[in-house]
Amino acid sequence: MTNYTNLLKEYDLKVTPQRVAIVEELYKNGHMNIDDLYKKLLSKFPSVSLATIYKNINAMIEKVFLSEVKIPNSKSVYELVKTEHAHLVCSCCGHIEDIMLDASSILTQTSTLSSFKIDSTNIILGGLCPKCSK
Amino acid sequence: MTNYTNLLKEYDLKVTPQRVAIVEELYKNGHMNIDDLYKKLLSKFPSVSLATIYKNINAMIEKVFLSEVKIPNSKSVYELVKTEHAHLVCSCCGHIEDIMLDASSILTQTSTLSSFKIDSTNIILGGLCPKCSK
DNA sequence: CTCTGTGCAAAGCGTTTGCAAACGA
DNA sequence: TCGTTTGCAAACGCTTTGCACAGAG
Repeated sequence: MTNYTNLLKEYDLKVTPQRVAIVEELYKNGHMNIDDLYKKLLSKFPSVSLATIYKNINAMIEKVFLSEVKIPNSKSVYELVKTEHAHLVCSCCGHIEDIMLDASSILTQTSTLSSFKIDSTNIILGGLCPKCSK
Repeated sequence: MTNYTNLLKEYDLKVTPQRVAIVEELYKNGHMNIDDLYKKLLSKFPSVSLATIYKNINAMIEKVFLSEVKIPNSKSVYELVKTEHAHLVCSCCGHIEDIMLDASSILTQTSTLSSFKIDSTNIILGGLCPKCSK
């Protein structure tokens, strides 16, 4: 069982019920946009404000605890920082899945074709998830 | 020499001086954000309005003549639609370059690891461009 | 001539900020 | 207790809309 409180402390973030709830939701759901998060938090804290969500998301991004994923033709989602991975995005239902891909082929090609020194990869693959492709 | 007028006609877009200028700038610069475009157009049409830029960008996206590229930690840029390619983004100066990569390795891995039916790839590699890495 | 595009100003919407009160350490 | 966070409301910035006039076909 994951201890959200200690997770926050490790990243120098004061522990508040709202923050714990944000981390818990992101941990359970993997990726969420601002509205999804707000709706989830509202059910636990009827008086939570959108400003609190924004302030916390930004604080967590600052601490490199959270990261924003910009999805083509859709809203950004947020996720807990973990080892580098790609995203699969369903163009039908919006479902997002993580996938661990070996990007070495991409990086090798890039180093032969260009003089850029690459240090981060951002790969988003779009298509239909198993449910929607039926 | 590229004929911007005919290019617009092919995509069922009425030819106006402002539209020609937008296409010309994007053709010459490859990728531009809204502000860059606005500044460039202002020098040709001192009374051009930001609303016109937005309306035209949206009309061109609708016709699948232009596409938006969402860059991590930065503003979106727009580019003329062409064959699929990846982007190299300099984290220092913001310079963006196109690169033709063979994504087959990525797609093969995805098909063995997941049941998603992928139909679009979005690859953005971050790092330092040749100038900034000196 | 008709319909679409332009420029302006206003409206809209998501995000950020300032502040007093509440809360965490 | 002291400094940080919360919730509210106002402010902000980017994008869209409505409208009258100009321009394209």
